[in-house]
Amino acid sequence: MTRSTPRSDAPVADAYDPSAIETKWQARWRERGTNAANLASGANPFYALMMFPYPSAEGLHVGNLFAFTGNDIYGRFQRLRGHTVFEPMGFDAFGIHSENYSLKVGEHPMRLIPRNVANFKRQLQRGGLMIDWRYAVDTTDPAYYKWTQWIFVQLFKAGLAYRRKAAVNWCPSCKTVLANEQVIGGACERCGTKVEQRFLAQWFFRISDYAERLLNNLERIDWSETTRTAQRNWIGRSEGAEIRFQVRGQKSEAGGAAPSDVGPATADLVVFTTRPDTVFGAMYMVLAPEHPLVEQITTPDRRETVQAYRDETARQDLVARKVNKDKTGVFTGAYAINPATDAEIPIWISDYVLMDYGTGAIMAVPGHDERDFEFATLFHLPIRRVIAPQGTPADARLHEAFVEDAGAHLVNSAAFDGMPVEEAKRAVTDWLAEQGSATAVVHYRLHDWCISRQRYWGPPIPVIHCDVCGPQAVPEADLPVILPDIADFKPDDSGVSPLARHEQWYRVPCPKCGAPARRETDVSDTFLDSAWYFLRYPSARRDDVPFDTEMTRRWLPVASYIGGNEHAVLHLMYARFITMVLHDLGFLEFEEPFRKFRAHGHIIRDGAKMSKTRGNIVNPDRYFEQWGADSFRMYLMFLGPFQEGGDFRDAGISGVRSFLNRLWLAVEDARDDGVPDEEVMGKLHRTIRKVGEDTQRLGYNTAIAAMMEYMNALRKSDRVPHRAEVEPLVQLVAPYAPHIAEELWERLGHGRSVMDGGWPAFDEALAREDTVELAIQVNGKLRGTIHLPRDVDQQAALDRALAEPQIAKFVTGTPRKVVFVPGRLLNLVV
RNA sequence: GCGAGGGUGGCGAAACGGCAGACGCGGGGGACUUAAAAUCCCCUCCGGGUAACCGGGUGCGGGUUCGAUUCCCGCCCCUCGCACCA
Repeated sequence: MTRSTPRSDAPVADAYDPSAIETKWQARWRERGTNAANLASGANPFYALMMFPYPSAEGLHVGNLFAFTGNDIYGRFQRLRGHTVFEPMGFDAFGIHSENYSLKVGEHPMRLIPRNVANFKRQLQRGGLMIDWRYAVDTTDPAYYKWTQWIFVQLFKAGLAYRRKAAVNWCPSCKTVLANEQVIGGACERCGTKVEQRFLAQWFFRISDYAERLLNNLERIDWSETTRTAQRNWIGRSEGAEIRFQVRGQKSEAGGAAPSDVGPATADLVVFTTRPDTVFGAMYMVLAPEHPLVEQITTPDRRETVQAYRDETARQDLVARKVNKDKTGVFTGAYAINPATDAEIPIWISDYVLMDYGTGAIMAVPGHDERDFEFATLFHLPIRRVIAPQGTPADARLHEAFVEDAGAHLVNSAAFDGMPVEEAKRAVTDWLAEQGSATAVVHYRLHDWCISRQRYWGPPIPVIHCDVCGPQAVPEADLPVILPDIADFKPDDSGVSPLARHEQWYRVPCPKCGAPARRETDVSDTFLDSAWYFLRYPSARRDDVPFDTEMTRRWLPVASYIGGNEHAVLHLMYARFITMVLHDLGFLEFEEPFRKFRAHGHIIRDGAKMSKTRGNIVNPDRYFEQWGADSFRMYLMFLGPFQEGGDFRDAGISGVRSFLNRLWLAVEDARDDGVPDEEVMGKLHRTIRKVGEDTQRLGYNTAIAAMMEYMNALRKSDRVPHRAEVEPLVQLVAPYAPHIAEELWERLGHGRSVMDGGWPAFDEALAREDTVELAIQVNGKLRGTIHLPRDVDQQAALDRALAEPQIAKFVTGTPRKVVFVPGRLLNLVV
């Protein structure tokens, strides 16, 4: 194409001016409701959901925009393919981030958040996202959290919410409870003070009751494999056995040897193990320091030492206890009886045994567990081999724990000697079970979900505590429990929420008996807000129900969910759990909320995730300004694979910009008369196919490359392009660069939005190439290429190849073997 | 330690087991211009050769195959999760 010398008789094309056309089209979309989906009756519904953002004061950064653009392209593509696409947006605005920021700048979150939200909305609109703003949600809006509280009430009524004491991280300097993420290396992330443990009564949801279903359903949902794996690991299913050990001199359930007077409860120690086959090697026992039986079994002479160790452990924060360090522990003075060997084995306590996994107690098998081996070596406890690989003598000394089980068998294990490990796991359990000392069980790593936050900026937990009736759910008619607008929302050293300082707020009558009672003053976890927002969007304009039955049936489960993999376990697990519960309670017809989930990659900067603390946040505003939203969107998608992300640099943005510029010129130049070029049309249809396939699998970078390639081909043909050669390209570009696509579509004479013009039809016949370029190899080495008719057979290809001197010179005599891949290559083995 | 994902030109990256490096950036040369910008054209993995061409090349070492960036085995390195889970 001879663009450098425009024909003098052609009208001078006005140049591509992104800022002018983007302003124009964003206004048009608003006026004409282009982005508004007909939720009630639109055909072929497609719910394109994106994880909603936390509206930070810094505004949207390019990492957010990268993710949102990826979702927008997918949503727009589905719309062009004939779906009614619903692409909503909302704000996850409650939580500790907002609260801490408010404390820092000294402005109340109720004033701060709306400003941040407005800024986000401005930026999202500037980015050209196809958001239907009529259905926006804000988790801090009482009209929203009314239903968050309603969900709590449903769980409470169903017995799935309960209260118990649990450890929290406490910063003695900030006088506040910290989330685990706020504890860095055992110290408070803000002031650096060493964090302590405190025990507070908190609300929990029984998510562990759903562990098996949450695990099994993973098999049948279309999610990124990495996300499913993360969930599987988080649920952490372990099959094993609980084994009961009697304590010498203590009353026992199994032995029945206890005195008849009113003694202490039985002091049998129950352990969980995944290796019941190693019970003959259990040489000692270890309890978590907090284990309730420690006090009862400790002998008088050891009491002081044991208490000192327990006190020291309690002073440590939850995070410090979990880092690898040298083993510590003390002997309780008590002995247990190994039910397999009848041997008396010492009982120790150590912080390497965790109270919140299994039963908080273990049988230590130093020969076959690395931690137990390390502990036994340190405290000079006996180590015995009970598992040996083929060919190893039973008395071979262990220099480290032998933990492999494949191909190994039992030794020093009485009647079980010689039995393979896998078989022995069951056989030993059965044998112990007959004596009443073991049960086969399954344990999960997944813990119940603690939803209490001793903070201000969240929805109050809708409970009223009555001394007579106990905790009562706030009646549904009284919801929402409004979060009061108080000035002193800073946490103090009372260990309870700032709301507990507001008597006029928390003093209420008991909803059951009318006696003076007290509101719960904790607020709920932000993750509860986000565990159901996708249910709310389609019904966001209804204030009488959390989600409308008809709308929900039409739009859910979500057709496509895109978000960051940092939410692979928490948010995505909680959302599945809440959906499952609402299904069980009869509110929803489905139990899995997201049909399809894809994790997007992350835009990093200088090798690190963008964050304010690192000071590497890139604000998209100046790129919108300088290059236009279309170029910037396309550039972000061109950086690398959407599901992998990449390092942000602005080098290279000029490449996509000049592509759009060329597209603009090609459309301006296009002629209506004459016929399109056959070869160009072939290339066009191959491009239509590739862009469609790539966009469908979120392969945006290669889809863009294909469009560029087509543009290059168009220019190479060195003619004024025909309208039929460029018009479909405008449609292919539309999901990626919607503003320029709208403008060009209009200039091509269309009255309606390009978003309603459909996806260009793909014609297989046109796409097919008549000749193919066949690679000719000799012994696997490329020696030349020849052009041949598409359907050439092996013999003809061989004859043609051997007729080429460049190829023939490498072939001496008759080839021993010929490999022919039609349309691709011919390999001669000589 | 466990799990997942990666390692390909100067850079971002492509490649149903079949021509490695598409597409883009950067770089070099040229056209247009009084000049610059913009735009356009050509070249650009490494080594050798004026050239046609030859040889080498996808983290390292093996294997399968007519043929391996791709599949298998064993290592090394990076990123991200989880991390004393019994």
